[in-house]
Amino acid sequence: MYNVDEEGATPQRRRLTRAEAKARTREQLLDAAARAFAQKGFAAASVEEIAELAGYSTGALYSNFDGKEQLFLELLTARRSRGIARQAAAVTEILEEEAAGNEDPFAALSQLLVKVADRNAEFAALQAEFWLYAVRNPEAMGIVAAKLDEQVDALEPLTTLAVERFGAAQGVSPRAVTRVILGLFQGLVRQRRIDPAAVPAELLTQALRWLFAGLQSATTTAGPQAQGGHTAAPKTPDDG
Amino acid sequence: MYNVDEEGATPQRRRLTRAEAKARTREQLLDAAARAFAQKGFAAASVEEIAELAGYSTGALYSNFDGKEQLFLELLTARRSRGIARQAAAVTEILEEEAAGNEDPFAALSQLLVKVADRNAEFAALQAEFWLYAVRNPEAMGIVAAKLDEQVDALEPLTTLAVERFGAAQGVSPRAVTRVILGLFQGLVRQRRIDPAAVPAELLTQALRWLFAGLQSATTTAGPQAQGGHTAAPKTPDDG
DNA sequence: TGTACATCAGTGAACGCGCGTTCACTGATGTAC
DNA sequence: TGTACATCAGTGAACGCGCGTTCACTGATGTAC
Repeated sequence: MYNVDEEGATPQRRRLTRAEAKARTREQLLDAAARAFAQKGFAAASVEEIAELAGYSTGALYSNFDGKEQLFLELLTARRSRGIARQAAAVTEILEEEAAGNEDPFAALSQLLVKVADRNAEFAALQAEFWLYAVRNPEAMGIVAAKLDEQVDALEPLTTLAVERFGAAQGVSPRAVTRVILGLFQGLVRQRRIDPAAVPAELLTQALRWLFAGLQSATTTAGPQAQGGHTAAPKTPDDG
Repeated sequence: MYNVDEEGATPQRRRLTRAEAKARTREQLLDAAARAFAQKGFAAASVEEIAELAGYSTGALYSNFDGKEQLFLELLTARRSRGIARQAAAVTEILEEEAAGNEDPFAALSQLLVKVADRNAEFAALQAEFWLYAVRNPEAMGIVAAKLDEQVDALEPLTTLAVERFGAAQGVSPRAVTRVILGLFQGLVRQRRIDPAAVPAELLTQALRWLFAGLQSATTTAGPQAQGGHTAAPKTPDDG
């Protein structure tokens, strides 16, 4: 569309400047590293393999990164995961569909998330690698925690809306609900990858329904202030 | 206590027979391997390290196993995870406490599970290693799926009891609820390891309460037969 | 615009190290008489 | 019970291979005039 002059203000077409070319190489190496680490794991994936996957030699890798570990850490810190972007996209999509009002939002949301999770199988593996790295290298925990927070941030708007629409007890914090939903999905999606038949998409839908039904009716337990009180209800009157 | 004759029928004290000694070595190597694989990962843990951790040389390892990978697979197949045994113990403990009737079973269960999860940090790491191995080596998926089933089996009795006691809609399958609870806990415990402050034990308790409250009231959605129907309820009468 | 030099992104062979695996050996346990 | 031999669980040095990292080099891009 745009046909820029010789000194183009938008540096997208034409020859790349040296810095741009280097940045492009960096990105390609990061892409390749993400794939390789997901497919083989941090320790088992070799730098030669990564470089080759990106279409470069190992030297190019060392020209752009301090080494294998720093490459991994760059993936961990610098890169906003695509998965999160996709989740955000999923969120808005669901918001729209639900605004239309003619679909079951729980089924739509869970099936979309399952579809996304099934499609890019590598994402979950890479995330597991990150988790293991953090567990084994406590100095990196903060970074992984921040990444987790990003995911919660991405999902929280949807939770807030759902809570508003379907109702919830007074003391219920949307962020807490979001964390629970995220945990629930992460756990079930992992199970699903191992045994798809045992964890159908409907199970996630079902779980969401249970949860939101519970949010409405579980008002009895905790008031807006105290969180840890114990209930009196479960006592059965006369017991054998 | 027992002071057996020279030909003891119970081969526990005294000198070990050759086969017994070998079995003992095998177990020690498996223990060491579990620790090493959990702490460093399958690829990064070395056989020398494992052997040394068990108090043997690498030759002993190769005298008992075909190699590093077979050792890992042995861990995956033969060993009933201690974590499962602990979970089962936790289950019965909760059953008893709940039978006494003077405690909040949700809080007791979740706090106990969190305590167990926090204590043996290695278990979750090893499980993540297993999961990654299965994802990368599909021929091992069945084994990991079976291991997962074991965990569901161990938790199902408690779920069944809880469903009976707190009530649930007709179509609710205890096994489905168990899978959801397991997924929920696995997901949240993983989050908790990364960011303990963000995932307090009370959040798990809360999640359990929501879920069981939902099980009681979410009857409307699915009858005992159809599972995938879409609800009419969420429509708000007049909307801006 | 054209030429001469400087820069530096990427090459790829080389290095050394740590790993998984092997194997000749050892000495304690098992067996035969 | 005692002796002579067989077995075999565990040893530890040795091997070769693949890995992460280095570095002298190349040729395309950038700069100065």
